[in-house]
Amino acid sequence: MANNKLYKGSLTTIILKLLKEQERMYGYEITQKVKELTSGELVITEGALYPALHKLEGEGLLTVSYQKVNNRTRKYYSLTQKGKEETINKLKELEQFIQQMQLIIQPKLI
Amino acid sequence: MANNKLYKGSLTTIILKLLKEQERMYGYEITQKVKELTSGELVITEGALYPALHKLEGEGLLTVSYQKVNNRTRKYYSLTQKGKEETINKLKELEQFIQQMQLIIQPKLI
DNA sequence: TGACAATGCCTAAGAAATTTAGGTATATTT
DNA sequence: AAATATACCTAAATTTCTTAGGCATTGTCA
Repeated sequence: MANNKLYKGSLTTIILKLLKEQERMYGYEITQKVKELTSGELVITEGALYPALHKLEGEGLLTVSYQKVNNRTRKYYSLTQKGKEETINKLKELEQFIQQMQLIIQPKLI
Repeated sequence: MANNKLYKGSLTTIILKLLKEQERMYGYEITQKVKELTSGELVITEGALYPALHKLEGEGLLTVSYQKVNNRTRKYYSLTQKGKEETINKLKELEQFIQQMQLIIQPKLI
């Protein structure tokens, strides 16, 4: 059922946006949240997610904290100040992309 | 000035959509058309475009014909029947992607 | 007229993002 | 007891795109 057609760069924007809304999330939670928001249509694979999270952390956009729940350790991510700024940029870029695609794709009005 | 932030796979969709509207286009014309439609905001680089055209031709979605104009040869591309079908799929995928992103990105209504 | 921009095609090396296909471990459900 | 869900991870390969060229003709402008 899942369409699961991601476009390059959109994963980063999704991660940043979710953390903007929620303050603190762990990887597995992000995959579930995306599924929930899109009624199962968009599925984030872990092979894409974890490297993306590590990269964002390496760039100083995310910070990490650990918490043990039911004998399993969760790795929580939060936006840094730099991350908050980048989130705004990424969201703007996405909106521009959507607008540009609609200019190209929209049916011609005669 | 150009934003030029393309997302993976969108180039193929752009090419197919333009050929759906116009029947017959050559590579350079496609780059100019995209610039024109987006007021210069979206720029398709030739290093991306030509390999993409060759791939679509190889997959049997496009056919080629040549025409000499002002002593310069243009290589015109058109959609095959298979290409027309794939265009519909790609456009549907793009619309789904946009809807899914808006589900994730849209401001929460309280 | 000489140079540069525009038109028109192309390739190849490398970077970046993702897919695919695993691995490890505990908790819960069947 | 076995399968599913939770929770993290990596590595090879693939796909797509960027960067940086090359070649040739025509148009423009100083």
